[in-house]
Amino acid sequence: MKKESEIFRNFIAAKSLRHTFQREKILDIFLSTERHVSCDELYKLVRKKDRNIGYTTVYRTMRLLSESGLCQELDFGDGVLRFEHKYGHEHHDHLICTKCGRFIEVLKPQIEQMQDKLAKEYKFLPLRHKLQIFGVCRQCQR
Amino acid sequence: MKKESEIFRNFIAAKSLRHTFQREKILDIFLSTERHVSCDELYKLVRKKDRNIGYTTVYRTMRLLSESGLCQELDFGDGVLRFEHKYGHEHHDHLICTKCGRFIEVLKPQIEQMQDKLAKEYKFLPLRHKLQIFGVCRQCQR
DNA sequence: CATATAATTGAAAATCATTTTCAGTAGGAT
DNA sequence: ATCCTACTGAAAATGATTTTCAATTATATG
Repeated sequence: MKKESEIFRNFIAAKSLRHTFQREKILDIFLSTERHVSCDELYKLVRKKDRNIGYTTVYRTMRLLSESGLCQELDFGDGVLRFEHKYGHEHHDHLICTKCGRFIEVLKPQIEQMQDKLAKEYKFLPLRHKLQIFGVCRQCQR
Repeated sequence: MKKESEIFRNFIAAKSLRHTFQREKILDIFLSTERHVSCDELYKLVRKKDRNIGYTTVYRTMRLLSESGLCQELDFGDGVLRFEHKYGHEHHDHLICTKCGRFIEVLKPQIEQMQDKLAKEYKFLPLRHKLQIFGVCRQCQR
């Protein structure tokens, strides 16, 4: 069994929730799409495989996946929440192209360190952070 | 006349738009509230002074203020767009407390520099960025 | 295995911030 | 003063997400 599936089952059990084929299938399809999807996109993918899984269930399941740490919510400010894989993926920041909408995942350890330092200066206990750099990507600069 | 009001008038004129008392009043009240407000909050403030200015006009005016560079949109991911003063205020990042909702404005020049460096590494042309560190503020840590 | 019970489901309705529509109003250029 | 076009406010529309609710189903326990 996939590691993610195991984590999900453990999470479900720990919360006295129930394992259903809908949840399993949604997780499955989410994992099979490399990278970011919105609930709506995911719903359409799910619907292709099983016409009987509802919109609402996709929303509810994504919330569970977020809580269980299997996915990360992404808010690029366009009014749609997207999700990316989290398990087995390092934390990273985003360079977001304002022309084509694509984004690049990046990580600069020095920036991460400096952020912790900054928080400490304000006696602030950092839990997570979000760094987004908006601009024009290489391709769109032509 | 306030510098901001002048900037706004210039912006309005440059775009062949019209200067109206509604727009002036909304700008006025926005400037008089120190720091972040949502459209809804601003509408309520405006309404206290003039019952005849509509909801829609506040939304539309805030968009103009954004475009003219007088205010900065803030999206903390709670589904409500907020605005902060921009003219005469340096760019800054935010430490956001997940318990009380308050936030601290911060600036770390080294982080800013490092971001530019990072963008350059990817041949990415940075236009603006958003750094938000979520966590627990000093007061809420007790 | 059968049963009880509490979580889950999907469809439809509700919510909530924001945007659009539209008919009437009012800047401001001439 | 007139005219053209932008602006306004109220109401309706939008679109993502959440809630409601009656029917269904997973699973712990007898």
